[in-house]
Amino acid sequence: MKPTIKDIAAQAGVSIATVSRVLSNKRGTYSEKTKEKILKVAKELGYHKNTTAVDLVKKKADEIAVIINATPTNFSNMILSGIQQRATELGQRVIILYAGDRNTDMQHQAITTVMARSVSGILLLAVEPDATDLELLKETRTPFCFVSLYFGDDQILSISSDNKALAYQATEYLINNGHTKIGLAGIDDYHTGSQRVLGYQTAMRDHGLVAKNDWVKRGDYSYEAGRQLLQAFLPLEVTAIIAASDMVAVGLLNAAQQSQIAVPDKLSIIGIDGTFICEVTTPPITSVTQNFYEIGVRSVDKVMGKATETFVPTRIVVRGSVKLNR
Amino acid sequence: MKPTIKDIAAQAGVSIATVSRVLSNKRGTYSEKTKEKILKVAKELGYHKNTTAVDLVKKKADEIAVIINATPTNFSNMILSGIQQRATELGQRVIILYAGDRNTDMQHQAITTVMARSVSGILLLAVEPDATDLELLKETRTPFCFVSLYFGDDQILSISSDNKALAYQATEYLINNGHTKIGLAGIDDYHTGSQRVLGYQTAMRDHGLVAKNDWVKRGDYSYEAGRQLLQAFLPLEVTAIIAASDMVAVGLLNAAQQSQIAVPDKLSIIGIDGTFICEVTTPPITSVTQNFYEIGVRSVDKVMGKATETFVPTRIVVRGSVKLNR
DNA sequence: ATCAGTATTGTAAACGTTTACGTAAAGTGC
DNA sequence: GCACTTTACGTAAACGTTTACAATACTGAT
Repeated sequence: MKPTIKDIAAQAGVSIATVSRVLSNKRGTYSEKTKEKILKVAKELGYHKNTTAVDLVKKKADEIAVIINATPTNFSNMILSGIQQRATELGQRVIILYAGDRNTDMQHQAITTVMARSVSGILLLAVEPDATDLELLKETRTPFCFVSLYFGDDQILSISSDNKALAYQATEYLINNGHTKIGLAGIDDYHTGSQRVLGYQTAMRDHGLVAKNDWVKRGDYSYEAGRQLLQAFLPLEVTAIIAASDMVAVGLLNAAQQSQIAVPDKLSIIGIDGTFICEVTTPPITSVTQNFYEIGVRSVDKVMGKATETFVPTRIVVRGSVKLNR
Repeated sequence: MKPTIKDIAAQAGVSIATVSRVLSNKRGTYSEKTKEKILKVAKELGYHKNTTAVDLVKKKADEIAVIINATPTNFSNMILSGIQQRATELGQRVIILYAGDRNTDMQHQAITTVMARSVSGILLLAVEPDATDLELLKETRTPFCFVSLYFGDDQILSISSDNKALAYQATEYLINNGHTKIGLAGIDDYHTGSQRVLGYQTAMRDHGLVAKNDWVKRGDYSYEAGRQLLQAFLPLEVTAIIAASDMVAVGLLNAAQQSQIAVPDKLSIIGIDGTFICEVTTPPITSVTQNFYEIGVRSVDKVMGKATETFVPTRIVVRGSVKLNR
């Protein structure tokens, strides 16, 4: 049997209350002598505190739950690192639950599971909640925060890049480098996508350019989407394309190379995300890079009630896939 | 306050024992009528079972803990998917703890944290334990299993690809395609690395070839390592290189292309891992592909006491980076 | 020696479940 | 109707902690 504080108490000849006090560092409530003794016995017995019991009596687990889409994106890792890092600093454990791939049932399931333990916060990583989910989440009195997804509803906590600003930034960067015919490839139909279209259009307008409707093409962020979309862009004669993700950018790049279109000389490509993928292609892909690690860090802050900005700034990382002006 | 079974009991006019029985599906111990009533009340009150309390009394959490190296490799996701999938099937939750990057302290910390809750199993994902860790793990009476790491000690549970067989397979594939001067790039100094060297050497010998000592070069599995190692291989005039990871393969490939060495015509490259990276380069990289998802699935089987093979088979996926014989 | 004040310790209840045990009611076969 | 089994439910203990409250032991000043 695993030893408990009872065993330590017996062995050390004190009450369990005393043991508990020294083991949870209630300073000033015990003498140095008994502390030594108890610690010694605890070590001898190979004692480890039973978190379950602690959580029960404290009615609260020092634990942050992360619900994550099963889709293995290559940036979720980085967000998780940030979460983990900050959580550890704040004395919180991290538990992660997969919610399938936009699978409503599993999403429900995950949320319900989380509600069954009294976590201090819930982080939803790239999950689009339906109405029921949202209801469930609100019903818990636990703070929750959407990560890498912004609703435009300030009642609901969230942390992400500012997708409008991000698209604006990318568009402007291309314009500043002499492009006027600019495509936007692979964006989705959700909030993220529409924000990006908005940013793109605004930047074009602000610089006195018109954005043709068929310059923006939908997609699912995948490599395959990128490959296919290149064909669709060919007749449009754009000179630059903003890709909705690094993977889309690589897809465009490879398809372009197969069609003998030189990147960046004939076609410039800028990716969104800035993961390691950008560094390993030839040419490497210029990107507007999201600070995923920081997004992770801030999400913990936010869900733990610390004030932070909702948007984490992005920045352009110049590599080799955009033709520079002069 | 969150409602408890006590509240339900009061509301429904039964004892908490009855409530507990219907809520945990102890069939045949309650009547249909009371079941209906209790379920109705539970729903009205918005009741959710408190897992913490359940775990405490059951002295066991239906929960598998995964301790994972912080290094974001692009395959840990796939292993995690497999773990998650199988765990859900077996009614286990999954909790994940990061252990820093070969950081002894954090590793200890993670193990200790896990010991504090009575999980049903511990999975160690790509962590190299030191002696103390191993001691700690054994001291828990909880089953633990190393994932993607094999010690050569059958006392210790583990699941991984058979690194010796894997290297043998890669080497043989190259030999069958007419190569005789074959390099091995970027392997480590741990068990994994030495197993691969062994497989490589054995395959060479079995086919009557000699493997020169400086044909095998150390590295850290990174893109950068690949880039640098190419230079080292140049004077050796090997016609094919086995890369210790996809990233190393991409590094070799890009460096080769920069040095005007045609892949696969002048130099063949085969990667180990077979992640999506292989598909997005030009040429795409032929790989000996590990079945990471399956590794994840089997690891939970193993740690839950179900019998499974320790090694998960690998297979060659032919893409475009190896010159084919005729 | 006594007292107040403080430092240290002990007692026992509480957290929300599960479950062994007991019992009353209902059903069965004769 | 009887003894017997089965069904349905209640009582209370247990899981391993924390903590309010009470109790005791010390300290130094008188």
